[in-house]
Amino acid sequence: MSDALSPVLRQSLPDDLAQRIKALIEADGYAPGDRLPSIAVMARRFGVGAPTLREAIKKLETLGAVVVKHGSGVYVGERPNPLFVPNSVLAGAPSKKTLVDLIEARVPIETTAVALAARHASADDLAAMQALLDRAEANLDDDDVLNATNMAFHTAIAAASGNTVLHQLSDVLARLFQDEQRVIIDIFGSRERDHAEHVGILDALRARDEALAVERMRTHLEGVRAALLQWDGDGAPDGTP
Amino acid sequence: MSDALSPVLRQSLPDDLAQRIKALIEADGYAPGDRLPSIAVMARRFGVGAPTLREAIKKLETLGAVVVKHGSGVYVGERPNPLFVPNSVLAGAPSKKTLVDLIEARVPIETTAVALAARHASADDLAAMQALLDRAEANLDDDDVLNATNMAFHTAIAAASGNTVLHQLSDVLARLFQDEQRVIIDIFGSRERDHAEHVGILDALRARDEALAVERMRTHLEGVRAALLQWDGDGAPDGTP
DNA sequence: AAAGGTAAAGTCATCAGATCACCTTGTCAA
DNA sequence: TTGACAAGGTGATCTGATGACTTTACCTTT
Repeated sequence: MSDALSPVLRQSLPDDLAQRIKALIEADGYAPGDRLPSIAVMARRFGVGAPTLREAIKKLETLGAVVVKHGSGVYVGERPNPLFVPNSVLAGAPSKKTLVDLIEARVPIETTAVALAARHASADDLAAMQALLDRAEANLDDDDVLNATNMAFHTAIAAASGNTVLHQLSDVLARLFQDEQRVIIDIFGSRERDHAEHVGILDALRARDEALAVERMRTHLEGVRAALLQWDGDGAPDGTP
Repeated sequence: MSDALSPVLRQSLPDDLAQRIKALIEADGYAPGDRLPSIAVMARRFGVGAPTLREAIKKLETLGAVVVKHGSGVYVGERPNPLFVPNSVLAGAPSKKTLVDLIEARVPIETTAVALAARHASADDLAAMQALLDRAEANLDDDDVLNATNMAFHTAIAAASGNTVLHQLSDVLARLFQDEQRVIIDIFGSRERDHAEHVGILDALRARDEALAVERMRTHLEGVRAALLQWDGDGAPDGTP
C-alpha cells in the first residue's frame, strides 16, 4: 500500500546530524551557554565532512538550539528546545493586515495567560514584573529600552501562567510585533498610558483578581489594536497570504 | 552609547545570502512550487562558494521557504513566508505536561478562530470543511488518514477565520500535537465521538451561530484535554522548561 | 507507430584540503 | 599591577572533485 521499499527513508545527512547533535547535547548534559566540541572535532567524531556538519549546525542555529560565535566556538542556545521559532528571514515589514491579525491573536492568548498568572504567579514572578515596570518607568524617554522592557513584561506574565506553550507563544508573537510597536509608540505617544495600564495589570495580579486582570489586559491590547487601525500604515505588501 | 563602531555589524554570509535569495524569490515572482536556479548558478551569481550557499539554503529550508529535492532542484515552499515554524528537531516526545499545555493553549486560540469563522466563512470554506468531514467519516478505521484529516479540519476552521496569525498558530500547534493525538485516539477510541463533535461544529458554523460554535469547540477541546489528563502518559522528560 | 528500457545530462550531496578572519589567552615588558 | 603583543584554537569561506539521484531524450523492440 504505502511506499514500501523506499530507499531506507534516506533523510539528508545534515538533518540526521542535527538530530544527533541535539541528542548529544541532551545525553552529555550540556547546559545552555556551554561550549560544544569544535566543528572539526565533531566532524571527525561523526565521520562526516566539515561543510556537511556546518549545514547541520546551521539548521540548529536557525531553530535556536545553538549559537555560533566566530573564532570562539559553538554554544548551546538559551532555550535549546523551543516548540517553535519566529521566522528570522521575513521578507520586508509585515503588512498592516498582518499586524492587526497579530494583535488580535494576542488578545485571546494573553488574556488566557494573565488569567492563569493571577492564579499561579509566585512572589518571585510578581517581583520580576515589578522590576520590569520600574525599569520601564525610568526609561520612558528611551524607546529602545522601553520597548524591550514592555515586551519583557508581557512575556513575564505569560511565563507566570505556568503554561510553557502560552509562554512561548507570547514570546514569539511579541517579538514579531516588536519592530512595529516602535512605530506605533512613536506616532501615538502612548508611552505613559501604556505604562499606566501595565501597572494596573500588575496590581490586579497582586490582588489575585483574575477577572480584573483579564479585563485590563483586554482593554490594553484593544487599545493597541485601535491605535493600529487608526494608523495609516504603509506596511509592505502582504507576503504571507 | 550603544556599541557604535562595531565591525559594520557583520552578519554571517549565509544569513545574508538567505535574505538575498528570499528577496530574489519575491522580486522575480517565483511562486510556490517553482524551481529556483541551480545551486551552482546561484553561487556564481552571488559570487560565493557552493558550500556557503548551501548553508543559506539549509536555513531557508528549515524555515519552510524552500524545499530541496535531491537530483532535481531547489523549489519554493508551499508557504514561503510563515511567521513562525515548528521546531523540526525536537528531542524525543513531548512530556505529558507539555501536551496538556498545548491543548490548553489551543482552547483560546481555536475558540477565537471558530468565532471569527462563524462570521467570515465563505461558502467555499464550508464546503471544504464538509469535504474533510466526509473523508474522515470514510476513514474511521485508518488512523493515519483520520488523524491527518481531523487536523486539516481544525486548520480549515482557522483558515476561514480570515486571520492569518490564528491560522498559522492553529496549524503549528495542531502539528505539534499530531503525533500524540494518535496515541490518545488509540487509547480512548474516541474516533466516532470526535467526528460527531466535528460535525456539530460545522453545523453551528453553517447556522452562523457564533456562540454555539464557540461552545462546541470548547467542549470538544476540553474533552481531549480530559482524556489527556486521564492518560497515564509516559512522555519523555520535559526538554523545554 | 507505440511501448519500453536505456543512456546521458543536469542537479544535489558530500568530501578533502587549504587559506583567511576572529577570539581567547598566556606571556612578556614597562 | 598593568598593558601590549603574539600565538594557538576556532569558525568562515573557497576551490575542485567525486558520487548519487532525477529527469529527459533517444533508441531499441515489438
